[in-house]
Amino acid sequence: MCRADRSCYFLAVRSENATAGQKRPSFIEEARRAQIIESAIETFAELGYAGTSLARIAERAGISKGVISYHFAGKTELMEQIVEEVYREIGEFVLPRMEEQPTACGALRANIRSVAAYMRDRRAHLLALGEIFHNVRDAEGRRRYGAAFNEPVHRAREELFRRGQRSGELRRFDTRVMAVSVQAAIDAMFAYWVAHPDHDMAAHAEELADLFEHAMRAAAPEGVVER
Amino acid sequence: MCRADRSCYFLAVRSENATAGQKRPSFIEEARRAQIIESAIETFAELGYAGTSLARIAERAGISKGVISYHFAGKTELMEQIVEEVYREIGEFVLPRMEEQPTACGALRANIRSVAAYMRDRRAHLLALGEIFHNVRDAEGRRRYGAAFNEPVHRAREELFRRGQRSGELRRFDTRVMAVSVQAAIDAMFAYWVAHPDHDMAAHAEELADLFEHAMRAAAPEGVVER
Amino acid sequence: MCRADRSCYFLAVRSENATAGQKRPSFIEEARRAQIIESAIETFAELGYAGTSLARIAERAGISKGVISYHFAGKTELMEQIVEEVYREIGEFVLPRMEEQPTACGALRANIRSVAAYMRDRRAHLLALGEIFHNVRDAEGRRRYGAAFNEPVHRAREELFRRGQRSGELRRFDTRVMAVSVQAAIDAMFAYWVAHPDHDMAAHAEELADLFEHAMRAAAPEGVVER
Amino acid sequence: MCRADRSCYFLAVRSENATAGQKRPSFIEEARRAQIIESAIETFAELGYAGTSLARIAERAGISKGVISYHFAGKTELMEQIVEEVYREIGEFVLPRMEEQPTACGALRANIRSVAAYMRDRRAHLLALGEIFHNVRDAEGRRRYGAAFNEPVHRAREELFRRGQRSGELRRFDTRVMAVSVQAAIDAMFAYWVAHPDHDMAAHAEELADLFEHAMRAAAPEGVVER
DNA sequence: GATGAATGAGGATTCATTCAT
DNA sequence: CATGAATGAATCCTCATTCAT
Repeated sequence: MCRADRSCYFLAVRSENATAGQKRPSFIEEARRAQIIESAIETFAELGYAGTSLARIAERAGISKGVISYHFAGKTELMEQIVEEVYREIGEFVLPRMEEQPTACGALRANIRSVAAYMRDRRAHLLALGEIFHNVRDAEGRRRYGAAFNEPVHRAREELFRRGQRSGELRRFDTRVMAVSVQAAIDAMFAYWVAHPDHDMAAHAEELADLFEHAMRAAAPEGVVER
Repeated sequence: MCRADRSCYFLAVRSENATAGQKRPSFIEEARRAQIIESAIETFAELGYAGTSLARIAERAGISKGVISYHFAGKTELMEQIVEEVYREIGEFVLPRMEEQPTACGALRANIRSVAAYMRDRRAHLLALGEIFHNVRDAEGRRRYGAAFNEPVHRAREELFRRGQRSGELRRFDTRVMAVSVQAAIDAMFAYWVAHPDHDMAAHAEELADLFEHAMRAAAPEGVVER
Repeated sequence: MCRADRSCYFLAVRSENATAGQKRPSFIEEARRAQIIESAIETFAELGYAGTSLARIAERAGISKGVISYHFAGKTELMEQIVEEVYREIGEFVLPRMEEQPTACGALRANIRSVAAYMRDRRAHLLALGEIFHNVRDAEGRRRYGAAFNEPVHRAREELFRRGQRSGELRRFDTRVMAVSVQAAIDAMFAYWVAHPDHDMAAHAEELADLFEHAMRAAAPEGVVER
Repeated sequence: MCRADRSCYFLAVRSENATAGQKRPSFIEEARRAQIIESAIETFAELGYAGTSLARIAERAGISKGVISYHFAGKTELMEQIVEEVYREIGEFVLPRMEEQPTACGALRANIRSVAAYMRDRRAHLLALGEIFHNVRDAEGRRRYGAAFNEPVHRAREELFRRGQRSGELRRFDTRVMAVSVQAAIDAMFAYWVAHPDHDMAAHAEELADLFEHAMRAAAPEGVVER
């Protein structure tokens, strides 16, 4: 449960907010921030949210604790930067692979495949994202990365599904439920692989694409062709 | 991601171990423990794992902080009790509803429906379970409620699917992938409802049952009838 | 150092204070107190002062924590009772054996021997006494069982030594220093045995008696016969 | 009793281990640690082991409670540092004064004298050491500074005694018992002085040296046969 | 830019003691 | 008589953050 922590795997229109008008960060500043972000990601992935302190991140990075506070306004900003970074990466990896597919089923399969491929190399990034999404809250206890955060992903998938329904490729179904379920199944694939490192994720991805093709495809008028 | 936190929604053979041989707890003891567990569940649900301290739980329960330490060996035992309690409840609610269904699709639909029904009344319970599953780790940083914990649920679902496949009701597919995905979709339904309280969960549940029926059903030899 | 914790091994004129005028304790009351004292002694001996809580004592005694508070005004009174109990025992064991010796050296040897014998059977008692003597303090941090507490023992030994000096058996020396040193050497014998359970304490006792005989004996005018 | 807490007054070859390879502590770091150690020593000496909390030490040092945790890994490390510090000091003070003595009796007298002299200026140091030795235990309740810790001192004294015996200066006796008793008598001298601040410790030291000279010296060359 | 140092709030836990039953 | 239950203070420790150097 607690499915608020799924990440926007293929749409990454990040805010770009407030970056304009600020001092252009120097090269060394940029490198330090990247180094800290990377160490933080690894720490979140390995030790979990509650086990990740600034001290532990600094230790892994081999720097003084104070440096983090120097480069980031606080733990909160650091986590925001992690989210932004990982989102950007995923979008850059997944979107192009989807866009070259003409059919909805093809696009979804490309989506699942490319996310799976991305996962294999960026285990820590996704784990860290999960920790942050799941746990960060504001002062009143409300989730910082809640439903609104996932909305763009769902919207994009719904649009894809609706196109497929209009073209007759897909049967009638509730696109929102389907979008939510697709995302959940992708997340679960990743989680399962994390728990079972020998699990064949590529095969899982294909199986998942099959699953949703069966679930979404309009019944063939006669002579059903699978896949 | 981090989908290790789905709960065993329909199989709840809890251990019963070590309870024999110990002093039978008194009535008042039992009541206090229940009260504390309830307060803890609410606190986890509302404030999240990181925001939940023994002090906060005690405050919500209107008792002194030390009382919790008196009745529970520590925060760890308290959380274990929460898991046990919620699991038991879910099993008691879901299992009987599944067993009266003859077909695999029927059983799955009953499963999804009854979990959804349970959810409506026990929002906090499931939220708390999610917080605990997601965050509790041992000293070395390993998840306390990891993959092994979900194994029984997956096993039971796989068995259900295999029976359906043998009887010809279901097509051939990877039962493990299907089991993992079903659980993920159920969790996601719940998470979505938490984020959107006005969401029609009963409808979502039916739609989900449809989704997996399409995904699993063997192609009808001729004249397909859906639902 | 911290030699304030030696126990009065052969003089035990306990206060008997305030017992008159109080309710005669019932038999069961007396038994409970004895049981608690015994458990407390064992706990102090095994876990040390800081490791001994009322809870731990109760646990060892197999009774509820509150019982201790019921029978003793508090932890302080319990410890006082332990001191009184152990003191009484030691005195009863050692004093008679000393009194039958005519010479100072003989009496000292009897003293050392009998204390050593007592020790062998009452390891825990002496350990507990040490823990309490060493650690108990009043609210201002002053030792509860300080120098004044040992004074009677020193006095008695000084008297013994002075008699020996007057009779010509012993050489001139500072009786206070000798008394203090004798007590220290006895305590050390015990401590060494505790640390090395295979240590031959009887032999150690004889050696100690020899040591002090050499240290105290007047030089024989001619033809010395030892022992 | 519990004489496991005597300190190694004249042999202090501390481990020096693990100091290499670590970051050289800065000047200010060193100063703070020294200040904290000093405050801790005073607190242990004044309030005893059970009465000494990190809060109390910080209060005495006039610093925030957290500073201690910043400079020391925990209470345990702080106490270990105290032991190391005091040991080092004593060794530096006592050893040179012993080495310039040719005879065993002379060395022992120098030993006793110099320890007494050291004591006069470092009352708190020795008291603190006693508190720590006596009370620190590991998780299973075993003494942390037990018999093994005193072994080097005993060994060194035994060696001294054996040399004296070979040269004919000293009579035959059990060197282990003598070594243990000497240490005990020295500790007791100190303890007595702590309880009676007006006590003439220099005189006590001379008397003690006399005591052990009589106890150890071989009988005069003609006529005397010992034992 | 970077760091070590310091802070103080908040964490879980233990404990002696009190009290109603 | 005995107990289980409750309390609140005190313990050690961790943490995010600030600041002078």
